[in-house]
Amino acid sequence: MKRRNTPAKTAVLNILQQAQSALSQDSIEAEVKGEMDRVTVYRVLNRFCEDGITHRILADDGKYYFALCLNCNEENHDHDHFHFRCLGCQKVECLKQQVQVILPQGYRQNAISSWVTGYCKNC
Amino acid sequence: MKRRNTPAKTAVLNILQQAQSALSQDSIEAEVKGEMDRVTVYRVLNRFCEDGITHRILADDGKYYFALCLNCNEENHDHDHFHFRCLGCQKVECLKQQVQVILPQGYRQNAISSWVTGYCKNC
DNA sequence: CGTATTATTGCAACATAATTGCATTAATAA
DNA sequence: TTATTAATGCAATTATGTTGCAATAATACG
Repeated sequence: MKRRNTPAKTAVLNILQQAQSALSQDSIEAEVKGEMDRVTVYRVLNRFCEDGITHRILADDGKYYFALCLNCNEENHDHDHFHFRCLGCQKVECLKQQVQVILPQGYRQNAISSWVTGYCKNC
Repeated sequence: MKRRNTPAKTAVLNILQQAQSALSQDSIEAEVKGEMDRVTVYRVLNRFCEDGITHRILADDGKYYFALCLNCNEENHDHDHFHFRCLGCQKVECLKQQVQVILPQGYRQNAISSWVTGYCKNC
């Protein structure tokens, strides 16, 4: 299943590149209003994830946010840092700080999802 | 708006007390099948939250989980610990470890939501 | 360039989690 | 015992995301 370059794909990729932060489907949809269907945005984003171009993270508001992969290698997406979601400007960003958790005996760790909500320095 | 004691309220409270872990609406609903409506479960749980009887935490599976408040005081719910969700038995539990995060300059912290998924010692 | 292949799209429908409106029921106070 | 109104059941709605399918269009190839 070879990928094809389409206006929809290009438009969404541009938005992600200019954002420099994680975006939800609905905020992307707002920017491409009229250009493409709601479902297409979801499908383009999910394909980016399959291709290792983006992360997909479920935020503490119950929505998925998508961000370009920067420090990820092909198979290992780097998620073990804190995420910050601003209640003012709605921006989501990755914090430098790694999450460090020690599980009880016999527990095995699969994934980590750590969110801090509040107000960023501009809000 | 004074609260009333109803069979629904009592049943849900009993389930939460026996569980000693956080439960999702659907798992509670499964236990009271036929006794009450789906919506009633939601409403009973939300009222518990309003009254400071339970926490409501959005897990990294996108669903809300409810747990009795233990170390919370009236106004300050204690949420700043890690939560563990077992992919085997679906149980959600609060870990002892507190989440410690240092935000960048000028950022204000409002809430924390930290999840670890994996397998517990029984799974 | 013209044509064939099939990835991509749009639209409608569906899935799931949770909430809301409203008439009815029932817990509490008098 | 009755009045008040919180709580309930049911249907409908909202919100987020996915799936089926026919139509469209990006790419490869002669």
